[in-house]
Amino acid sequence: MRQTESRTETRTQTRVDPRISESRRLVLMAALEELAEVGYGGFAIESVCRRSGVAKSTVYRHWPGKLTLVADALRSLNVQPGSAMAGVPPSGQTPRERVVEIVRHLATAFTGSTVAACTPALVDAAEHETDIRDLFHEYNAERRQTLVDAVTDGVVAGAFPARVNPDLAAVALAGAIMYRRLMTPTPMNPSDAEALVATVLGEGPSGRRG
Amino acid sequence: MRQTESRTETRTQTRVDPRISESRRLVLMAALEELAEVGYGGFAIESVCRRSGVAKSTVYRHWPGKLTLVADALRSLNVQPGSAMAGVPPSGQTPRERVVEIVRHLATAFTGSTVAACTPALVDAAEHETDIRDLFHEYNAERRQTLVDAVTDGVVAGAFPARVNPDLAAVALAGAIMYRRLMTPTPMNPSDAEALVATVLGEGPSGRRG
Amino acid sequence: MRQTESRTETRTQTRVDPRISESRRLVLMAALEELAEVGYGGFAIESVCRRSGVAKSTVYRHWPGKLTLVADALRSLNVQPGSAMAGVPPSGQTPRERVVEIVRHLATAFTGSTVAACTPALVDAAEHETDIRDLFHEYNAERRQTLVDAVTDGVVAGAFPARVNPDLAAVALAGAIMYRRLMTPTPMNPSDAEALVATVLGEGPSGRRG
Amino acid sequence: MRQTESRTETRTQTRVDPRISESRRLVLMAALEELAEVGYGGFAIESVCRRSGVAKSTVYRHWPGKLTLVADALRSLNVQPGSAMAGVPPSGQTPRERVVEIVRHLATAFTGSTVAACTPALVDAAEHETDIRDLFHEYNAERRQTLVDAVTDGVVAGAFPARVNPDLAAVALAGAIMYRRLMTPTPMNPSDAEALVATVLGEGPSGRRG
DNA sequence: CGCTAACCGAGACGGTACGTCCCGTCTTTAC
DNA sequence: GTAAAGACGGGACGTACCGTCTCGGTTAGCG
Repeated sequence: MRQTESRTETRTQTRVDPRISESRRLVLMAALEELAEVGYGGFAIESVCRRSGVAKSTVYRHWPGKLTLVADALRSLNVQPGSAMAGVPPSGQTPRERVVEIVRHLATAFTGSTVAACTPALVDAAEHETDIRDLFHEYNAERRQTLVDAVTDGVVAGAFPARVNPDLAAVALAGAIMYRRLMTPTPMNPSDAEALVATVLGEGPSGRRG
Repeated sequence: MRQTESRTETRTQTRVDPRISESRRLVLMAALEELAEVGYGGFAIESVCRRSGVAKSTVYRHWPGKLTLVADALRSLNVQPGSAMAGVPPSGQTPRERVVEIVRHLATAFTGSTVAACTPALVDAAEHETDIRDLFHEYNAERRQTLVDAVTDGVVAGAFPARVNPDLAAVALAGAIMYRRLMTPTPMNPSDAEALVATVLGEGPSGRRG
Repeated sequence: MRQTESRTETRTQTRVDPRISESRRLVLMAALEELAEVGYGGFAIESVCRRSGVAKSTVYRHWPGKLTLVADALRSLNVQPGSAMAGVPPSGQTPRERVVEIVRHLATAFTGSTVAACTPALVDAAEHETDIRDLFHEYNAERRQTLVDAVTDGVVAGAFPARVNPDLAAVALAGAIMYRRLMTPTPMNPSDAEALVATVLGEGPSGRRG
Repeated sequence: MRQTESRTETRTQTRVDPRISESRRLVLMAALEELAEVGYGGFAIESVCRRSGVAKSTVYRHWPGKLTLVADALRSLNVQPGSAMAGVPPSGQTPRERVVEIVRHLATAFTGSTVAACTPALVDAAEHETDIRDLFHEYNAERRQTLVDAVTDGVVAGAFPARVNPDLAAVALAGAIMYRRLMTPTPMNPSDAEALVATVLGEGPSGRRG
């Protein structure tokens, strides 16, 4: 009875039950919280239920298990407009500036954002669950691509030495940030971005720029 | 410690009961198996008991919980003579060769060794457990040091550009390998070591650095 | 009520919607099946829905709960023309023959008919649910009455000793059959009817035996 | 090997852990309560846990499911010294008196005792569970035997007519009591015992019996 | 013969109990 | 006296139904 949908009728498909979307929303939110707080290992569906106020049966009605729930929660991060990872600012002028900017953004995102908090959980989950693995790797590949492109542009433009393999360079840059975050007590500081780029891709300013 | 108890040496430190060391040994072995198989998340002490044939009460007598048991198991890896991670081959001639060798070794170790299988579990555990975190970070720092040293040597010797920050470089190299292992479907191939070093630290042999 | 709607009788009571009666029919049938198969304890409304193809909401629209559904299903048995319990054959000649016939019929009905299959469920349900209890006891009283009447006739006619209390005798006869069915592995065989009557009500007419 | 058990060695068997017997005791008691209150159908293990204060895991450690728990609880009734059903008083003088006494006892036991409260539950359970069925039928057979014996004695002694089939008579007597209890609103009153015996087995005192 | 009221199916929802597995603590028994 | 065995209370797992509810879609029968 809602509205007669007369006219243009954009009505894409079968009109999902509003109760479902609300439940989904609440659960996914709570799941991300839980994931960030206790990791994939400690993740308990009943805890998600308590957080979200949604009944266990409802959760299991929508997701077969912890696995897919987590996967879905993460997928929802990609979509969330305000997500720290969502948009990478490609605003820089020169290729080097663009690369530095991306690296700095990456370093920032890896400290504080929800995804960052989930990353350790994901790393572990990906090791044992194919679905999570595929999702996670794909997600990483997408995120990395901007960096690869920027580096490639720089090499083509002569801003970086020809010896630079864009793929390896991107992996080294992203890897440095990730390594510092996951395997050392001190994450990379965003302000270290320039120094990192200088180390990996050669002199910055002096490199003809100054 | 544990040294040959030279001479008379009448029991300086109470002479640990042989049953205890045997139990410890069995449990730690089983714990590593378990850890590699199901990760830190799925790790179950009762499963370790089943594997090792040691009673649960005995396990809890020696370790306060899953946490410290895992920590201890990992610590035991460091000591194990045949461990893939134990000795880093410092045999190379030039600094660059040494760095390449270390990187190659790292890439190898990250595929197949028991520690490697435990790494994802550790990454997650470290996020939530201080003890594991400290142990893990310290362990990584140690492992990384050889690389830092080798890069420093290379910079000093003029084999690598002066712009290179050895710490960042080491993190970038190790991070690249780790990133490929944990966050992509395809780990770094040991034979890529040279290309990686070339990308991060400048031209190889021919580059003569100039 | 429900009287033959004689004559014009233009719809005193709103002419029930054929969809409703069809749903009712399907559900009650399925409910009896279910009851016979899994008992009152295991009786699941959702299972009845699956059997009958009727939606759960429809079932709950017509019956407030499992209780009344079962009660209704059983009531429907009384009405069913072909029911094993429906008609008691009063065809015998002498009172003793009539009693034997009824007992034999009872023994037969207690093996194989749908009601018989439901009886244990009913016995349990009656213990805890007032509605079911009343319905069940009333039903039993009706069924027993024919027997009481036949025995009374026999006593009056001198076919049975005067000492016989018709109520107690009827209960003993029916009870014997019920006891054998519910509390022993071997139900009463219909051919035992004569022996049972002989035991409870004394020698047969001919007294032939001595 | 087991025990040195020097000496007398009264040591019947492996000495059951006192914690186990205590848990068992508490659970079985609670189970009987539960059974009497809500029947076999409504019987909930978690409710038994709440009643008894014993953890669910402990219950499942000792019994695979509701079925065997109930069976065990009932078995325990047989053993309980004070049980209403345990001892049948065979104190009567003449066979008829003995029979009347047994019947009276039966009628009494069928009103108020714990077993009586469980009987409807058992009748239902026996219908669907082989284990319960066997246990229940066996139990009934035992209980009935005293009655069969007393009747047989009476027939042999000439106190009852020769036409009486002791098995059928016992089933009729016990069945009458059970029928009244399970299938009518008014259980048999113990004081009706004589009238029942008179109806089924012929005249009492006056019955010339001598 | 078309409209409206009702019934229907589908199934989401918050619950409760199931039976399983593991936790970490503890008691008991055996060597 | 210490080790093995394992009982215990607890809590999460994932499943099955419960009884309530909100939806659209359909269909009966009146006007």
